[in-house]
Amino acid sequence: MDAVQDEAAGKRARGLDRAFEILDFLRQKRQALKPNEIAAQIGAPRSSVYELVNLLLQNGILEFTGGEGRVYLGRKLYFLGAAYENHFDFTRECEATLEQLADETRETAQFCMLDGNRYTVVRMREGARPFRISTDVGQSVPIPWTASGRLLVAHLSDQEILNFIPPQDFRLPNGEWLEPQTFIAEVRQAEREGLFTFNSIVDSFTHCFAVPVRGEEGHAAATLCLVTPRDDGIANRDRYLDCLKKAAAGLDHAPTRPKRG
Amino acid sequence: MDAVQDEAAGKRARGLDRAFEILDFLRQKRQALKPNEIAAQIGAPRSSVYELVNLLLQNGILEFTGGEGRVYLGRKLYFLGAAYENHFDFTRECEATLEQLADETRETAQFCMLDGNRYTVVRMREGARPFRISTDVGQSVPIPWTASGRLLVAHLSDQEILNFIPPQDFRLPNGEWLEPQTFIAEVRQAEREGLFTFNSIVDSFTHCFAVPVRGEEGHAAATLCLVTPRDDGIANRDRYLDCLKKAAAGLDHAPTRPKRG
DNA sequence: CATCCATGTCCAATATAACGTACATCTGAT
DNA sequence: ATCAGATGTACGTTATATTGGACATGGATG
Repeated sequence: MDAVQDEAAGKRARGLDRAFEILDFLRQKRQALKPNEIAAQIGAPRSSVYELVNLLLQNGILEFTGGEGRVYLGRKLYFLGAAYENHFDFTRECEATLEQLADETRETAQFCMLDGNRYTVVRMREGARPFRISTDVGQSVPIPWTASGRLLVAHLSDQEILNFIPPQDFRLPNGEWLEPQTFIAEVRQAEREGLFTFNSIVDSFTHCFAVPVRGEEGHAAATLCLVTPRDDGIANRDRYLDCLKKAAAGLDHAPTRPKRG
Repeated sequence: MDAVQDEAAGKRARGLDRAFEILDFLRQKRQALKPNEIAAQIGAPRSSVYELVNLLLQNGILEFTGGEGRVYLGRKLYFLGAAYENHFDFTRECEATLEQLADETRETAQFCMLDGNRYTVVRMREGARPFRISTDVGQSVPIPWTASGRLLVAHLSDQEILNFIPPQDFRLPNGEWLEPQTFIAEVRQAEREGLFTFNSIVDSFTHCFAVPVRGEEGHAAATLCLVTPRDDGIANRDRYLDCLKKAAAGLDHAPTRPKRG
C-alpha cells in the first residue's frame, strides 16, 4: 500500500527518504499518530522511526498534538509552504478563478496538480448543491482515476508515462483493470482536444470536466475541473467547457510565474 | 551569520539537519540559488550540499527554477504546509480578524508566531497609509527586536528564556546591546499586563502594539500586532489596545484547535 | 495470577552517508 | 595565453546513522 520507492529488498533506507515518507504518510492520514503506529503502518523499523520523529520534532517539522505522544506536521512546514506559495504566486488568481467558475456554473470547481506521481486537488470551490465529493482537497489519488490525470501527463512520451505512473494505480477503485494502452490513448486524445471529460470512475453519479492550465514550459502545469451531477453535466456540456476554457486562459502561464526573481 | 546549532567543532552534520538548514536558508533568501551558492553561504561542504539537493529534488521538496541549475522550495512543501494549515485551522478566522482590525484602526495589523527560536510575521494586513514595513511576512527576526517577542516567550522561566534565545539576538539592529535581564523584565511586565508596546527597535518612526493570542496550553501561541506611525500610536493608544484585545479574544484557543480529531 | 500486546528506550554491529580532495569545464580578467 | 574563480562531478575514507533485538513498562484479558 505504500513504499513505492523500495528498489531492492534488504537495503537500508536513507534517513531523508524515510523522513519524507513519514511526513507524506501523516499528510495522507490527516491526523496525528504515535511513532509506533507510523512505524507499523509504513513498514519501517520502529527504532528508526523513533529516531527520525525526534529529529523532526527538534526541527519543528513535526509537533506533538492530540496527546499520548502523537505527532503531526509542524509549523515549520507551514512556513516553508507559505514561502513556496509566495514565490510561485498562483493562489490569489486561482481563488478568484474558482469563485467565478462556481458562480457561472453553480457546480463544484477544482484546481488540481500532480503531487509527485499522483494527482491531488489543490483548491476547491463547492457548487450550489454540494454533494459528497469523492476526493478531498489535499488527498492524493492515482492519476488514472481522474479526468485531469489525462492532461497532466500529456507532455510525457508513452514510455515515460508508463514509467511515471505506479503500475498498481491502473487498478480502478471498483476493482477493474484499466489497460495502460487505453489510458495512453485517452491521454493523446485529451492532448489533441485540450480537454477531457468522462463519467467519474471514483463514484457513480458525477461527470468530470477538465482543461489544462499551461505553465512556462507550455505543458499542463495544472488543471481546472468541474464536477457535476451526470445529467447536468451532459446537458450543459458545451457551456461548461466554454467557462472552463475561458477560466484556464486567464491562469495560463501564471502557476509557474515567479512573483520576483 | 548562520549555523546556530553547531554544537562542537569538527563534527559531521546529519543529513536531515543540513537538509532543513538548506530549506530554511532558501526561505530566508526568498529566491532560487545554485547549490554552490547555498554551500558557500551556509558554510557546508559542497559535495554534501550537492548530494542533499539532488535528494530533495527527487522528493519534490526542492524544484529547479530560475534557470542555471538554481533551486527553490518545491511543491511538496506547499502540500505539507497546506495539510498543517488545514489541521490547525486558524487561517480563516485569522484573516477575518486582521481585516477587521485594519478597518477599525486604519493601521497595519499583523499575526505573528515563533519560528523556532525566532519571531516571524505569519500574516499581515496593510493599513490605510502603507509605509515601508521593516519586517516582511515570512522573514524571521530575533525575538528581542519585537514587541510580540516579549509575549511569545512569557511562559518560559528566566533561565529557559536565556537558553532559548540565541545570545547574539540581543544585539539590536542599531548595534546596541540589550541586556538579557532588561529583556526579561520587559517579558514579565508584558506577562502581567497582557500586552506590550514600544517604539520600534527596528526602525525609527513606528510604534508597535502587541497582545497575546492564547492557545490550548494557556500561553501565548501567537500575537496580534499593530504597527503605526509614532504620533498616531501614542494618540490612539487606548483605543488601539482595546481593538487588539477584542480581536485577540475572538481568536483565543483557536490557533491550536484541530478541525478534526 | 499469568499472558499478551502496545508502547517506548537502549545498545552494539555494520552498511553507508558525509566529507575532503581531485578533476573537468567554463568564464572573465590581465 | 595565462590565471583565478565559479560551477559541477567523481571517488575513497571514515565517522556514524540505521537497524534489529533486548529490555522495561503498563494496560487489557482470561
